[in-house]
Amino acid sequence: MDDDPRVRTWSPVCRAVAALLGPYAEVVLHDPATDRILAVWNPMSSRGPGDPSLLGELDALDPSGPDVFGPYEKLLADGRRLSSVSAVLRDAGGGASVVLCVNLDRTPLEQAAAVLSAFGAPVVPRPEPLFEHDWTERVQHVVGSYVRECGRPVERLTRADRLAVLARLEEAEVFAVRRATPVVARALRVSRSTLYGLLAELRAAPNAKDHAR
Amino acid sequence: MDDDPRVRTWSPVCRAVAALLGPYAEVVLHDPATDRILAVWNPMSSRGPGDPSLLGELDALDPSGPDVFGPYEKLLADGRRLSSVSAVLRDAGGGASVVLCVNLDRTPLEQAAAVLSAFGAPVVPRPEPLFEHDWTERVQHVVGSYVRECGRPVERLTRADRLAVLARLEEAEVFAVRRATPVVARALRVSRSTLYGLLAELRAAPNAKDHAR
DNA sequence: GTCCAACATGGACATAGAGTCCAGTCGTGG
DNA sequence: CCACGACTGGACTCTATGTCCATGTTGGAC
Repeated sequence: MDDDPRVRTWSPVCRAVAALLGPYAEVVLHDPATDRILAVWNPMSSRGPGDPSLLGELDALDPSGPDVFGPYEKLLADGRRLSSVSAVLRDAGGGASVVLCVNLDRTPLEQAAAVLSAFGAPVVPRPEPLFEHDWTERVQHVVGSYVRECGRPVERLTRADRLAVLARLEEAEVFAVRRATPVVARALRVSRSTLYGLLAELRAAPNAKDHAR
Repeated sequence: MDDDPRVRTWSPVCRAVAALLGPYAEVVLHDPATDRILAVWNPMSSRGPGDPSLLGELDALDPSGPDVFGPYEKLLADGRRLSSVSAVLRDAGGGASVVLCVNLDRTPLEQAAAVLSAFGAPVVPRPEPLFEHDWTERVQHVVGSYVRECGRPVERLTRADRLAVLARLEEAEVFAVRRATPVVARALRVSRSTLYGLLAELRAAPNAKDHAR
């Protein structure tokens, strides 16, 4: 696919952005027609040319719509947080040609920020980060962002997907809240029984990440 | 006061620290005997030699006590946040000679940290300020600070006092957490029954009494 | 298409935690 | 000494939490 004329057209921009943003930014060119990846610079996820794009939600073909999206947040499987920006690049006729995505890994920045703001700071300060009260929205948000990550609606999540979501929710200690289980079950579109089954599996093998069948 | 022999003794250290920590650190030498300032390097507040020290709380004269305090947080009048460390410097005989305070202005660090972590970040982020998991310490903290406010130990709190504390805990939605009630009861040194009694009274007339928050 | 295994589901069940109630106790003030 | 209000332990009820199982459902192999 490297000989795609659109790649030749846009690759200088992509190389420039990838070079400017250093080793922590991934640049991806998508083909909105086939919904597949055309090319990747600085790959961070293991995706490559030809893989599905999974960005069905941005309606790139509407010439009257906005052409820059984001920045919005993505979560990688290993927990890294990304800031993503997407741009619809058009050909001379105004039709959508390709979609450019820049994914910036924010973890190094955040680590640096943590170092800075921890410098010389009191060891036990933490004065008033009040209690979490809208945990129910939080649940929706965790589920929602996972859905956006893998591009499938809640109903079509696989068992492994649900396990991953549950891992995040448990990490966030959502289940320490009273009456949390029914809410989570409803958010995952799963019965209470299934929820407990998944939770049991999760707690039995907390670090068994891959469930090969 | 510049000719005080103690200033001559310690001033190299102070100059070194002031030079190392750049323009944002103030170094102050106090005389614990007169409770006045001996000398200041990089003054940030408008205090100078001879002004009162205002650090009565650290018991510098106890040779068996600790000799380094902090870092703890101070607030300047203009809102800048400082991290302060104090050290009791002793003479050859082990008696307290001077008290050294280093005040580091954290605002530039925090601004830098904010810049870093805002770089390329989503505009409406609120990503993962995870759930509160040490809510049990939080309970202790609420109770503790109330006790300090009114100067009575936990056991001698009046009924109204306990109602006030409970109001704060309910405000913080502590009771939305599983198994919170026994913890609160223990922290308030009250039986489970009494706790529920107080809670009932509180919920029946939430605004009946005004307690400073 | 059938068969099979893995999974999801609802409901029955068991248990723990959340609240309520009350009779007895304690300390204080009259 | 008594009356009173508040605290207590414990019995009790009810709801939420988890577990278990018999029964559907799905999706892939053949």
